[in-house]
Amino acid sequence: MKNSIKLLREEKRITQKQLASQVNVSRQAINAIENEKFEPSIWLAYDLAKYFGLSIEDLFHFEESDRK
Amino acid sequence: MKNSIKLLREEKRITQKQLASQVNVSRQAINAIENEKFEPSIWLAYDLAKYFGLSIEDLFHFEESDRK
DNA sequence: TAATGAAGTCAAGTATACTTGACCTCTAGA
DNA sequence: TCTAGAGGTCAAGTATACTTGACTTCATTA
Repeated sequence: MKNSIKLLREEKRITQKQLASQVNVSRQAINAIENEKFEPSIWLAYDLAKYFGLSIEDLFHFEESDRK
Repeated sequence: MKNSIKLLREEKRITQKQLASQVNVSRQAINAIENEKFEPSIWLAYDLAKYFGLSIEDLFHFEESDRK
């Protein structure tokens, strides 16, 4: 599932580690989601969207072709 | 996590089984989510929201107190 | 050069979303 | 009455989100 996290994070000039601590997950979880290794849980999606001031649907790109 | 699924489903006059088949999960999964036994995955949340014509944030009620 | 930090990745473990199959209870209709 | 459908729940299994800890590479800077 594609998302805008890496882009938005870089605009904010924060590291994966800093973003991870903002949303209470590990740095590896952020890395994996940015690189589409796995999909976030609904709470993590919510926390990330909230952190960037977006809706879940705007932060994550739901495309049928991305469905596992 | 509270949600409006049961209410909206009953307004549409469809059963848990029918809703389940619309979003490609088991009847038990719908039942468990309606009764807050567990949280939906992000894709299921998306599919349910889309089915009812709502955003994920409008269908599911994210409240800190509900966080596990 | 050497050291440090940021990012990518892997392995092993844990938590939980979801499945199938079963059983029970209640209600509505034949 | 009897039966079928709807909903609630349980047990056991599978898939995957996420953790911790470790290692590597690359870029920046002392």
